Amino acid sequence: MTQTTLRTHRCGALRKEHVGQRVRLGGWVHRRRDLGGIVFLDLRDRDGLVQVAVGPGWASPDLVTRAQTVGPETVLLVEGEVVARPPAMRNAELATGDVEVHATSLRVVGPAETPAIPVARGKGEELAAEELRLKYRHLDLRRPELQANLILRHRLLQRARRALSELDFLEIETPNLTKPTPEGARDYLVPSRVHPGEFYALPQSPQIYKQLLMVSGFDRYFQIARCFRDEDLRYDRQPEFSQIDIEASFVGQEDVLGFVETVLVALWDEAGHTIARPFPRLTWREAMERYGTDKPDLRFDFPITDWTAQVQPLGVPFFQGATNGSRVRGIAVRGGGTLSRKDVDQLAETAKTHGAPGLAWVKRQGEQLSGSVGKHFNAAALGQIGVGDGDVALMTVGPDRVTSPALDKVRREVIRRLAPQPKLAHAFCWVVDFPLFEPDPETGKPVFAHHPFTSPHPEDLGKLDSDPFACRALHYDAVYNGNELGSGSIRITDPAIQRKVFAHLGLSPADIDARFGFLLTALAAGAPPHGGFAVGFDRTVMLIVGAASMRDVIAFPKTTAARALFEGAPAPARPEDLAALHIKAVPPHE
RNA sequence: GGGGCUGUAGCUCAGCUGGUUAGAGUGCCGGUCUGUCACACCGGAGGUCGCGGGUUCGAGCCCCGUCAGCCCCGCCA
Repeated sequence: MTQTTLRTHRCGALRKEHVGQRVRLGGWVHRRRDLGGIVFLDLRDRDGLVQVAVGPGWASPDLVTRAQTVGPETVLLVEGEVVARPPAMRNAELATGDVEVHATSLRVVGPAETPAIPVARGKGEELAAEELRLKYRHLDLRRPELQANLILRHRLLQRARRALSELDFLEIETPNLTKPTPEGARDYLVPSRVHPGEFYALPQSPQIYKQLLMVSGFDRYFQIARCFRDEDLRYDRQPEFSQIDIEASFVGQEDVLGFVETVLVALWDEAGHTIARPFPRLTWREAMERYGTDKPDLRFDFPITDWTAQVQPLGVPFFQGATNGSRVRGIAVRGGGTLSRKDVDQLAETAKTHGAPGLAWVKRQGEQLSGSVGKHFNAAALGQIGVGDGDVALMTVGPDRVTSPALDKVRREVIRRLAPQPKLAHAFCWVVDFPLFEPDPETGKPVFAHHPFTSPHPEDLGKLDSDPFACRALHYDAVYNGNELGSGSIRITDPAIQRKVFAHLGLSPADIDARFGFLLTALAAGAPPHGGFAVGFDRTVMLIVGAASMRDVIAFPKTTAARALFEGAPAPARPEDLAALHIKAVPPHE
């Protein structure tokens, strides 16, 4: 199957069963070992490495001389015989290590200048700086690690398509030149040449299109959708990214969760991992109470507990603020006695940078109690909160919106430092019953926590105006090892409710019709109940391959400043191009 | 928008309290070598210390600014 007019096999595919065959190979010189009379070349392609031997007995003296001069990363066409290596000369570290190719012909078809960054790397050698890896991406992508990542990414894409296709989903493409969205992330804008002063936006997601497809009766849609958001980046956030985007009609939340589980289990299976179904479920409230986050890492225990009642009588000054709306919450760290004073200080620093007033702690070693609030505690009080010999209690005080994120970070940091054995390697869960509103961080007023098409929980419709923060949404997240893989919801299909939600966002009736008239018209044209989901595909691949950054699973990623270092994008536009687009660039002012 | 770390040879890094000619490993070039697999050995070339300014008798090192990469906060419906 890999045979072409120029080659018979891939380098990395050769095995014992090929011994005796004459083969033609094409590949890059990974490394050269020149012993004078005999030259070894490791030839590399996407399947791996094979040793090519050029020596007397099968190669002409001229061929040996030429083999001595080929530089690394040169592209060669090699012809020769596959030969079994003598037992003492096998290389167990190489998949092709039982054989080598005795070259009888060698053609340089792609001469290479000395590479700016090395492709072949010795054991323990550091990678080149990421800036250079991104600048010389064509070289970095030759590294077997990155090749493996992108090859698995391909297989995961195909597997997702197959799984959804088998569930009767239709792959339908939606536009990339679309309309700006009112809320959410900043849009990338694209000027229109034929309509001066008007702009398309690149989609942040195909949200409205997939809902229109449901109204049109396609019933089950999916797409590997490219999405664009002009926001600041992180190791796991790129300005353009891919989602496995799903929408289905005549479904409730259970149906959608089932579809998504099927896809996720298939993806992990493709990577060689067996995942149990159904995934455990937590309500958003449970997740926040027990883990302080809506994406808990369930590989580990160390739950957060409310200790207000147990701690209040002890008269600890640090906790005196624990009144109206404040609680004392903490983590009983089993085996936390091994945390050093420095560790605990750094944990306290973590708590502070995430908004907590500080971190109180008690360490229990036999009858010995120590720590910042150790003198206020006794064994009985510690027993009440589940702190035994060799354990540490870490706690803080404040309203939940302060203590939850701080204790979440403290818990993650404790887990990182103690590195306990995880209960399971792949901890999936669903987080359901998200609130519909969240307080605006500045005004405290209720603002929508999700996109404006998310349906309120039917049981909470009556509380929309009277008690907005108590309203739940039909919104759900898939969480894996403390990472959000994706989210989805059941959508609003009643145009009247949809209008009401837009009005809540502060849109006037005229705004609503201008921006979402086409959606409302569609909803009024006979809309089936529907809902969907979107899996962040790049992040999923990153987690499956264990990459440190999304950049290692994307062929041509952007830097954290959203630049493409290989091609040099973005770049100034030529004045005549701007003129044709009716655009004038204004230099930034201080 | 804010904070932190980093920037010295092609690559990875060292460079003391500010002091003579800025070093190492690797790669590169030349040489020896018929079983290596990060081959080994001998020799050589290679520097805008990110960039600009300042302090100083003297700056890779101190100060200010700036650029780039990475990480964090904000932001990411």
